[in-house]
Amino acid sequence: MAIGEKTVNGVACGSEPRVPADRPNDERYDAQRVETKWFERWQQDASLYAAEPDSTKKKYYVLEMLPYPSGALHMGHVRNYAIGDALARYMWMNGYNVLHPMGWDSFGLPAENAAIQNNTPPRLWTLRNIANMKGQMKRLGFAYDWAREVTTCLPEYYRWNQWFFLKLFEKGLAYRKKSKVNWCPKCATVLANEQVVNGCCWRHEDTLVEQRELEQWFVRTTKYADELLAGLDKLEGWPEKVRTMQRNWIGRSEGTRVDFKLDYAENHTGFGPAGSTIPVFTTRVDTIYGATSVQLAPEHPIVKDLAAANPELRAKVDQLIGEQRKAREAGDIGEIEKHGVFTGRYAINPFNSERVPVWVANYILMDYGTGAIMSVPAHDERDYEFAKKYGLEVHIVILPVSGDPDDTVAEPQLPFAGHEGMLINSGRYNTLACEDAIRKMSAYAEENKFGKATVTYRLKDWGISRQRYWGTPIPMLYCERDGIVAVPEKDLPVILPENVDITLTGGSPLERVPDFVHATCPKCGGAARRETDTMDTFVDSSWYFYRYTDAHNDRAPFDGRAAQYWFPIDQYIGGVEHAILHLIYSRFWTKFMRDLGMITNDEPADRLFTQGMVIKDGRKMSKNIGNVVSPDVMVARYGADAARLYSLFAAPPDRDLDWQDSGIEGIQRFLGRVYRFVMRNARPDHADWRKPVPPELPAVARGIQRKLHQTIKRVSDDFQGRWHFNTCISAIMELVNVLYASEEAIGGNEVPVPFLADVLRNLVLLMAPFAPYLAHELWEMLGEKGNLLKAAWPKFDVELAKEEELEIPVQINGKLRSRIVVPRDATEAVVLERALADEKVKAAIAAKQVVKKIYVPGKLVNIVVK
RNA sequence: GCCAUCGUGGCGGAAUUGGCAGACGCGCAUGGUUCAGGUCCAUGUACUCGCAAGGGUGUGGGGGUUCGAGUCCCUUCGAUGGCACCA
Repeated sequence: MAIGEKTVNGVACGSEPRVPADRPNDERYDAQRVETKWFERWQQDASLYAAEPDSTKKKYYVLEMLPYPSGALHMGHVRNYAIGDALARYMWMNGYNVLHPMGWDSFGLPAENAAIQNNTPPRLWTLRNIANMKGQMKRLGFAYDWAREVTTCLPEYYRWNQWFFLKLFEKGLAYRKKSKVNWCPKCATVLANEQVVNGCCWRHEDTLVEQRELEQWFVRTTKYADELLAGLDKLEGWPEKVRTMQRNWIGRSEGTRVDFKLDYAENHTGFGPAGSTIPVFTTRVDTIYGATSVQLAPEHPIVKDLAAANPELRAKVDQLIGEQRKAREAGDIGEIEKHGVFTGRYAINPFNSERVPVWVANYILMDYGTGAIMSVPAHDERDYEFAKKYGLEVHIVILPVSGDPDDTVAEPQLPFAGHEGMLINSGRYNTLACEDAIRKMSAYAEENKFGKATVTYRLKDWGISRQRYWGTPIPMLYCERDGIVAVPEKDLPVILPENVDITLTGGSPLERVPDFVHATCPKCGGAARRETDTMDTFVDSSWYFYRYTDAHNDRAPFDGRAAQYWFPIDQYIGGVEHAILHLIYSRFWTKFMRDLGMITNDEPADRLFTQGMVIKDGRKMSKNIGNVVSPDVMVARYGADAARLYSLFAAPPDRDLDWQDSGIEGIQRFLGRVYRFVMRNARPDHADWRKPVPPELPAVARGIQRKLHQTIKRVSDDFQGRWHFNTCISAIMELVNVLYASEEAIGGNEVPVPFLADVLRNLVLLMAPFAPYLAHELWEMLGEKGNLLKAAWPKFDVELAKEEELEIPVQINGKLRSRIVVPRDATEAVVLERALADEKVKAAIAAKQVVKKIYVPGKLVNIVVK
């Protein structure tokens, strides 16, 4: 059946009354019937949402974060995709060339867990889930270009992960090192720093992460630390919250490295190699004359050396290590009770040659800065607390200076950590201001080669090795003769084998697949062992959106020209939980690809929108709590339009949404009201149906017209600006309420048919981004033959939207006392005169004196009396 | 501890720039339609005094700026999220 063939759905057409006797007034909108009909039609046309580069049109790339195929969509997905789909449809209607793709982030642990539990191979389980969820998405009516579908667990995708890895390796951005890594015992694999939340695994909030010493592959994200940070300032289309979170995560800190020489005056063995130094990092080198000790992290290599020769010290250090680890795992390192132990050794402050004791303390972290600090009790809270506890000396070297010249410089209250100060007791730096001193002292340290102005980051390189099966094999070989050897590009992809025994006993499952492990060294032709770890799945999602631009390329990850046309993403939409993980990795990957010459954009997405969570009964929807609402059930009960519309209506999209079953029923009612109104009043066969709207309309029609144009303005403005779709929808509801109130007049002949047609068409167009099924059905009912998807978005006329008369509230001393009605172009004098003539106003100001009269044009009058 | 966001009816929420607080929806109440229930249609619904007309109060609390504050400023309490002995 062609679109438009069946037009009026049984409604009698012509000049007869539009409420036929044989049709009850209360017919329910049968969402299932209508949605099934359009679902089938849309299924038949695969090219409906296809996007191809077209230089004659402005492009718009709208992207929602791709889901993990866990089995079924949840309401969070529906909400995310309803937002993106509304935007995509709105942009189509505004004539843009829209790219709106979807894919599957389909590697990862749940597939392996499912494999263990139900004895289903991960691949089968995953592909089955994808099929189901794709069906759900289609049923929900989301307009994706499925020809560009990306499935990350398929070799045609993950081979490019491997290809990128080779490039990273080539450029020195992928490297292998042995280090302490985060280990989740439940996942039986390593986690990136970003995947550790409060000392626990991001997937298992109750499982403490352990530290293990392992040889791992790392990606040098820190190479771009500065650019990742600086770029945030330019990402004005990103929520400030996300930018702040990334700034915190990168944690750039400017300071100075200063090397304290170990004092060998009294010897020794086991205190590092002779002449060795302890580099410390400080942001306050200006306070260095006040340093009265050096504090080392318990895991500092020098401590290890020293402890090896001193069992007593060793026992104490072990205790400190234990305390620190415990506090870290509990996530309250910030509250750890400070403990320390004197090593018995001294170091030399290079600025004043003072000999200071070297301590080990449990609050010093090995993985930040240099793992050692200089302790300045007078000017640092922590150092002060520690010094008081252990009786270390306190040397004041900064005096606070206020802006007030009469305020003489006084003894500071300790500890004084402020920057507004002047140096004292600091040799040739005395009287300098702090900031000035920092610069001069850093320079001096560098000239004399015992230090340097340095920048330290909290951000660490990204550990990507995972001891799991269901992921991209890392394309590396280990040869006895040649060491670490990359798999040649021509041998990609390294295929992930099937039928692998998956257990969570530790170690990579792939280790137990001899066919996989045994390989040939491409350099010497000898036997080599294949890397059996797989990549973190965040590699997959770091660049997937580029693949959409050229999804079937088998010679490259994507064609640069395709990416050039579509990128950057105009609008990216997803949950805020990815603010750090995915969004920092993918920004890194974009910069890396740019430096490879593959793309020209510096950032992946111009604008980012983070939608709120879906909550029910005050808690996040979750299977564990048992408060999940199934999209399938909602679709079956109320229809896809209702589920989508409700998820947009119940709250502004950036806020959490409190799901209420009764709310979606209200939306169902609203859809029925729209349906019934259009059904009753559409007269596409009427002779005047397609005639132009007359310039002069009767009062009732004019009232409707005004409301219509106000509504178009409100909805359009919101799409352009703040995206409060909840108010867009309530605006449309108001319009429909006005139409209902005027229906009697419409039934009489007070509303000219061409105008009626105009109203109904515009109503349907306004609904189209939010409720596509109903809108398509009604569009057809109105006798429209063209595809609603690309029908022009309605334009509003500011003049037509204006009220002819204004109701102006009149306040007396700021309290509302009356209202007056004035013509919309009434002058201030006229308005004030009428306000003062108003009976209620007169009564209220009778015995008083008018002090002031304020008129805010078009808004209100305030009369001040005393 | 630091930073960010947010506190509005019985509930979800509206008020975009300092200008009518509570749009829209849910719920509830009343009436109509119906044999009845549901559906649908209409009306009402912040609190409070009052039969009513009409008055008073009201956006977490306190203070301030202003003719006028949910909105701006100070302060305080609470919720959520992020960072956290980060040297």
